[in-house]
Amino acid sequence: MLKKHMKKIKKTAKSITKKRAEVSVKKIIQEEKRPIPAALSEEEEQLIVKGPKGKLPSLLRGMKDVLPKDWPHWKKIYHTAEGIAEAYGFGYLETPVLEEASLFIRSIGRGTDIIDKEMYVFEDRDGTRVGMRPEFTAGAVRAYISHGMHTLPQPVKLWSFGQLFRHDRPQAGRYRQLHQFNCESFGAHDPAVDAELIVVAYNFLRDLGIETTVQMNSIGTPEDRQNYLVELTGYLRIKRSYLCEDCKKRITRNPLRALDCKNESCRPTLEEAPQIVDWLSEASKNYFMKVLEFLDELEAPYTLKPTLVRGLDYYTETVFEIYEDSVVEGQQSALCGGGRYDLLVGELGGPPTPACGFALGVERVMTILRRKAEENKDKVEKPVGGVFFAHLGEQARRRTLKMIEDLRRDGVVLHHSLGKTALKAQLELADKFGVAYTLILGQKEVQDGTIIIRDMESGIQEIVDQKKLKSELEKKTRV
RNA sequence: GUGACCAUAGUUUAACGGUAAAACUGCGGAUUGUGGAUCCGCUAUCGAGGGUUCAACUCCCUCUGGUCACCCCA
Repeated sequence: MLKKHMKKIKKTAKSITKKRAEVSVKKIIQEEKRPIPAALSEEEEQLIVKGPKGKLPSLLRGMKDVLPKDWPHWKKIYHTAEGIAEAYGFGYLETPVLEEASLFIRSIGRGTDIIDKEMYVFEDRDGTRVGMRPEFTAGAVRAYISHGMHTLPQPVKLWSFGQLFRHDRPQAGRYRQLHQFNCESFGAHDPAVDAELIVVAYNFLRDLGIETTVQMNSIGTPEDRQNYLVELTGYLRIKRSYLCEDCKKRITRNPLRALDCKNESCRPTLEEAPQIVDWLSEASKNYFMKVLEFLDELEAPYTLKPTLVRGLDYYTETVFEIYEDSVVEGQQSALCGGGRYDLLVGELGGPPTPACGFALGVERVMTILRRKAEENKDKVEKPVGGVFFAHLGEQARRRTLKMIEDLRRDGVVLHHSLGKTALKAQLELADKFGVAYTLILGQKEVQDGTIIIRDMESGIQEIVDQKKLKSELEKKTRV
């Protein structure tokens, strides 16, 4: 009885908040029509200036700060990406975060979740519909076209690294602002190009100490796929009663996805479903075989996965994903995805240009690196090194920055704290930094032109001439 | 977008229907030129809003956020 009552209350409350939401949406729409900048009411202005009562500024949902402790990982990932991309002859391309919304809609396709549910779209102050990039390929294609890169020697190989935005529900390894390492290769319809890209992604992960397996499939030409889709949909319709609820929905929405269903009860039915390989044209089949031969040659481990389809409209022929070997839990283990898109450049108004590319999720790699660092934490000794500069007295304090600057020019990087005056506090800090040596500059030393070098482990101190400091430090830190 | 669990100092975690306890960290100090030890002090409008109650951090609802799974993707 009580339960029933509560349910009712819940329902009413829900409908009220819904109505409220509708009202506020209406309000926003009305406001959008106002000339920009829109005039705010006194109340709204106050809300912006003072903030909602009692609310601290907070991170937007699904956004993440990169903190100093994470930076070494980021640096490592970026440098590894840079190193490998350039070794394979890719040129760096940086496109804007904002593009015309239609660019993304046309290339990724209506009906995909990325476009229909996740893209950040808004009207610019001059009325342009702009979108924040949810992936790199569209922008890269646009750049290829707008800079006439088809006149360069083909293939044109480009790599990018940066932020992408998708309004998804945050989850493990999934954020609304995410980073990808992206490579594209334009202008060559050649199995070697596909293989090269896969190897770049694979080696990138291997260089970071991540063992992976590549999953390969071919989805043929759009015609192949269309024919297959008709066949598959027909099959699923007949077997409808054997499928789970999700799969029933997928029949009309995205039949290819049904093949991937994790529901045990669907398994037998789906295993007997027609496979796309049998619907590929001879040319597509041959092309795919050649890609695989290259991979054999390159000794990149791969498996064939007939159910692999990709969620973006533009793919043709080769598609692939890369998964970490060790952990299988969760569905966030796909580190990289990509494939060939031979029609996209032409469809967006450029010269017909075959192309292939991949995108690699940096946050997912980060998760793995952090996990590995955690596992090895006890094994790795904290590296001892570095030098701290301590000062004593006003005169010394004034000299500190200058001396630090001189030493920096000589390639000696120091920790220091000008804010702390007590020597004790400074030594405490030096200890926390875990430095091997501390330089101490006091009143007396300033006058004598000397400085104290303190060995932090033994506590032994020696006084040296400031002029000999550099060579003295070099001698010590080298050992 | 759907569902489950969660929300107390910077961090990790307690307790209780009657105005919060500890550890670690941070800052300050234990007679003013010497750290790693010890001791002392400071630091929480108990995520926001509302309701039940004489009284709520503790019970209920809504919102927000987090985590995880689905969906989807990297």
